[in-house]
Amino acid sequence: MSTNTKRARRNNTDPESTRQEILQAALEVLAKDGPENLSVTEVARRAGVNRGTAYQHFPTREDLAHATANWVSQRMYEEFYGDAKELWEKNEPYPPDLAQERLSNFAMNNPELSQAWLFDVMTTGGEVTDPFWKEYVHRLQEFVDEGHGRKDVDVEVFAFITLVSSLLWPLWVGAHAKGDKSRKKMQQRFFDEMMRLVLFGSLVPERHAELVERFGGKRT
Amino acid sequence: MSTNTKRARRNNTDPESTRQEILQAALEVLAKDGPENLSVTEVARRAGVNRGTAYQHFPTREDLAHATANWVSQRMYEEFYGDAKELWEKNEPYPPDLAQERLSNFAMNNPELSQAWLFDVMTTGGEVTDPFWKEYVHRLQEFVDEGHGRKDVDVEVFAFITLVSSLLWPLWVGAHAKGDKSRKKMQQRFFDEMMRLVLFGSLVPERHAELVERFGGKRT
DNA sequence: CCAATAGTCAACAGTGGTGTATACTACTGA
DNA sequence: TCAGTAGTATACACCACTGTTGACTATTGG
Repeated sequence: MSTNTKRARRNNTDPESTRQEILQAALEVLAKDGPENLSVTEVARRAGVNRGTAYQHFPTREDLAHATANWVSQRMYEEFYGDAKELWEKNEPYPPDLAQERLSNFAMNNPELSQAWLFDVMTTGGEVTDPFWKEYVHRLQEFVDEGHGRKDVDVEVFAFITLVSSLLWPLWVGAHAKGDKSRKKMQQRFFDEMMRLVLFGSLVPERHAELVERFGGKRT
Repeated sequence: MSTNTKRARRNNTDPESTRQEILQAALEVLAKDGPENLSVTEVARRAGVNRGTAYQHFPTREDLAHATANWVSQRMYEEFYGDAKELWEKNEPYPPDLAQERLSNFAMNNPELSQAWLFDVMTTGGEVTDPFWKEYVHRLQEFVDEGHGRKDVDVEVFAFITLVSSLLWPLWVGAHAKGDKSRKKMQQRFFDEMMRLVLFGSLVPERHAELVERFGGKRT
């Protein structure tokens, strides 16, 4: 064993780092079991932290659950929009391929975060005020208003479709995963198809004249 | 109390109906808590059935979980494709608006079923062999092959996008729901936007010539 | 060196789920 | 009428998680 003490001593001097480790573990448990089934015991185990320590940071199970949900929402926002501030300030539009690539990569690299966020925003009341969702819709609306997107797009619904499927795709692929290169290939396929879809749609218009008439005549 | 017996007698003669009630309750619990957290006690309570009865039908918790998952997949298939056999036999294509409307309605009317199915197919190994998923992809592939859809569609990815977002939309809306008519309106919005998307895409091609070049040059 | 801090460890009562077993009740068909 | 079936009621041993407490240990700043 490494030291004489039975457990490796933790960075004693930095309670914040311990807190982060607990939250990170809680996030993983959250993604695995859902918000209703978050267990302090399991979180502590996974964080490599004594259960008592977890209770020092978060007095009750509920406190931990709420803290984790907030943390998830915040990280979701920061990790996604953190380094995109410059673009906005220059008032340049976020190119759609970059946006989608960024979203795809993010989802692929943070499957638990994606799942936990979806879990939370789906089940626990929804929180239309979730900052990440609001920002996502807002940016998309601006993009459309500036003439890059079709004027007849229902931005909220469209945002939902792209966001949800992008976030869930890695989980779907992960569940059916064979190898690691296979997953990369799947990510590429998703990106290509999503770009293709938003550019051209999926139906052959000539074969569906009635539908074109019915759904194309609204605005623009 | 209504009778002298403390509990209302159940339809004694029909164990199958009891089994169905247990499975239905299990489905609801499954949708609420996820497959890993299905509790026999909770299911029995919800089904209005004695816990012992549940154990007579399903010897262990795992048996109940598996039986429910199978039942979900089967119901998913039947309720969705049950009365569409005639169309196929006449070799007529399923009109895309009807397909989407059917999918939307189904998801709206069976939110637990949708959620449980997604839960199951996402987490527990995935089961690419899920009959409903296979059929969904298969029909879509035929539709494209017959020239109704663009030849460059990645059918599996496209199927994923439409299916997942259609199934999750009612949950999203339900979480953020105000009234009942509001939910109907939201269903209409989703349907319209999805049809619009598959018909026309969401970007203005002239504004994205480079992307059109990049993603439009594959096939057809 | 000393006190405060951050964390470990062990124990405990309480709750709630699992799986099993046994005695009981009502309904059914032969 | 009587045996079999379907379900009820209850009790039990077992286990896991919750939340609390108290004693302990390593590290750090003054």
